[in-house]
Amino acid sequence: MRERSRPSAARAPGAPATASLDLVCCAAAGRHLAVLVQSGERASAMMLPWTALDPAAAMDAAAARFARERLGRAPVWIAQVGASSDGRRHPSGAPLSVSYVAVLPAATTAPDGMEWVTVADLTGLAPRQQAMVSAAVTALRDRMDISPIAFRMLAPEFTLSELQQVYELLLGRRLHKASFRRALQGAYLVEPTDSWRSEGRGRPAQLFRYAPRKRRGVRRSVRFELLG
Amino acid sequence: MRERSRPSAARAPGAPATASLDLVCCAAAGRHLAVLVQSGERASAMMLPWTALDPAAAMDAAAARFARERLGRAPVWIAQVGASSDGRRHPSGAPLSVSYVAVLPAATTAPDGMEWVTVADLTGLAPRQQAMVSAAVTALRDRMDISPIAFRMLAPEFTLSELQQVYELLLGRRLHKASFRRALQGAYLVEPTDSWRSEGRGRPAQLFRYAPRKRRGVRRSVRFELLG
DNA sequence: GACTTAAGTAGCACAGCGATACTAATTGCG
DNA sequence: CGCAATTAGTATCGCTGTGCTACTTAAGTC
Repeated sequence: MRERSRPSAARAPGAPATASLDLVCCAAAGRHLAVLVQSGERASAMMLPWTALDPAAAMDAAAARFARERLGRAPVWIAQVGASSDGRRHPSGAPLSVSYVAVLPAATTAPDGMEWVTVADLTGLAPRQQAMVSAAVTALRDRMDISPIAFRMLAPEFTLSELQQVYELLLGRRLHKASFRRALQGAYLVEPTDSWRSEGRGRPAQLFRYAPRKRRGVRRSVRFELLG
Repeated sequence: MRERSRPSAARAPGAPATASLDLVCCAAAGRHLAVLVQSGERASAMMLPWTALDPAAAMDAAAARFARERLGRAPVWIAQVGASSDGRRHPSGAPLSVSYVAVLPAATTAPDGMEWVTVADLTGLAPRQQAMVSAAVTALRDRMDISPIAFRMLAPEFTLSELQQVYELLLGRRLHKASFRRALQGAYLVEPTDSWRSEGRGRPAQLFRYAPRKRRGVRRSVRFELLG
């Protein structure tokens, strides 16, 4: 719990914003998930990239545009996380914020003035932005089953070990190699390329690309396991 | 596509709201899902219950309070769906809306001035509210695996056939009786009561109540089935 | 009493998944 | 070169979960 006065309640660019649009940009960094942050008004203070929300514009498109602007490239996936208000402070001074989660491939370099920080190492964010990061990570985990988020976190050509590592990172749990590959093959989601990559020591790994071929009748079944 | 002038852009109670808080109240109605709507300013126009959003207050608490007010009782479950803006019209005239989905038990009677309408029969809503309903139903489907939403849609004591019917309604798919019960027993989520209910003809059904007893280590595994 | 309706159970076959154990291809080192 | 270490990828076994058919049980209806 850090005590600090709030001299900068109205720091919005131009007019004080009534609502902010915040971005949680995520990428895999080794075995951990990293988020893109920029320096705040104080050197030690970090913050998520944000802008004033124009309520007249289409929000999803505005978020995508803002992401492309700040990153210098379009994210490979983006989705709204939700709205937050309550008493928690936000750098903009805006009482209301809408946050989006964006995904970038693993090796993306941070734009000037920004850096990748592992979620575990993330401190010093304004309370509302800290909550956004938690919600964004949860949203990633919840949606990786229906959107190819894990595949997008890699380069277009990747090894199955890399893909498994991303899944382990998102699920927060180790997976079995054989089972993982069997399930993946059964889903007809990837196709092998002719390339192999030698990663230093060990046998070279074959490269695959994401190429879903099966749109079989998806039958959602009952899941009681996670209840209680 | 209905053409109508918009003479009532500032219809908010008190001051014109900058943002609205909308409620999608859901309940099971037979084999279909119903939503609570109220009459708009015109007799034929329906609308979801909404209020001006107070950005200073905690939003989740405000939504719960508003729901309790309008319904005369607290919903059994409530969660935020998301924020929407863009060009789509909203009865409040507010450029920005945050919507919540609330769940009520099946036999709940509609408060004065409101009525239950099956989602399929839902027409005449403002475009933004129509989108909210779709998003709310999707949110219910997405979260029923981790929150006991289906159980909350029933009275505290229910038969397994009723529970199965709610699952079928939410999943949009018929389930097998024996498999459903086996999975349910395996999850240790319900306990039998001593009561039986005779529903006209046929053998009486035993009543159960929701009483989760197992908090075993939840192991999320890989799911490729819904990708592509 | 025979027929209908709905609740609840039993058993079978198969698919999915975790684990152990194996083979294959490369680097590093003596 | 020869061998250990390391990583990729495969084979097989057994258990569990699930879809299915078929059955029993208990009520109402005629």
